[in-house]
Amino acid sequence: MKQAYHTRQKSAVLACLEARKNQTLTVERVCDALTESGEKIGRSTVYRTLEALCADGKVSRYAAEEGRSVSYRFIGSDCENDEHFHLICTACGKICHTHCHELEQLFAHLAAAHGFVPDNRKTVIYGVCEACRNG
Amino acid sequence: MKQAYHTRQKSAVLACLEARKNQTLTVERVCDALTESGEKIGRSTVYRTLEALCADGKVSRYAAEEGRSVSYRFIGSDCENDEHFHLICTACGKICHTHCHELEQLFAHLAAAHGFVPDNRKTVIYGVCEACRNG
DNA sequence: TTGCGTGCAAAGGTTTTGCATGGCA
DNA sequence: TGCCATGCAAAACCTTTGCACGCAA
Repeated sequence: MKQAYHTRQKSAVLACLEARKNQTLTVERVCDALTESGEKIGRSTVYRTLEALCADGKVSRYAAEEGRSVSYRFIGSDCENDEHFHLICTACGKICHTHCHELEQLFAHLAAAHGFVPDNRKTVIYGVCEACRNG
Repeated sequence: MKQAYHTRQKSAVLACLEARKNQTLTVERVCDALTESGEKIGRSTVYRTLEALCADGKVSRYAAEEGRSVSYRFIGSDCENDEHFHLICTACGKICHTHCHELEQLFAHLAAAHGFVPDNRKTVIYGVCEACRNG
């Protein structure tokens, strides 16, 4: 689907995700947030808009680990070519964005030695963060 | 749920996954495979059995990247405490199991320097494999 | 015999689709 | 004005649950 027209709904959905750039949001949460902002947008429009934003590369889509619904997250244009990695804590769900030289090295190693070119946009490392281990 | 009794259905589901140990299978595919083998097993039983196998650690569960259904994959008992990592090719869907010293080092680094203890059972590195890049 | 396991059908939740109407360019 | 976008409702899916019967131990 091509984003031909510019509409209130599209702006609102994108703004909603951008305002929460460090979170992954389910469609449910997006709708709730829009309602709270006073925007009344049909659920199917939200689905269609998110899919379109995904195709445009403005948003990325995540299959939820627990539960059944899909989540979306904003991708800032400044992050587009940014080499950073995502760590997700399986205890608290927090996402850390990490610039880690060792990770870059590892990815280079996988490409060179294993012939496997990793995609740091899709790859997520799951584990337990410091706060959760201590608390 | 505890696996108290031993039944034809449980054996069949486990055998089906074991025969395809390098693939992730949706419930749909498991049912199809069982039907092909002449096994007639109710869908809810397949769901319940897969969940039970998951709880038992015999199978692991994956949120599907594309599509909306969950997938399952056999875990051999020999892999149970095995330190290996999963690379998934986003082009062909193949899973490679890798014993990579660099990856182990990276995980140790994340624990030591970032306070984040990764879980190699849940972590999957996405990218494109050699065959898909060349073909 | 006991009580877990199974299968059917129904319920529950999420996502997609059809269609008439609305609104951008 | 021409078409894409929207919203509603319905359909399509996927998964879970309730319940009566079957079967392993």
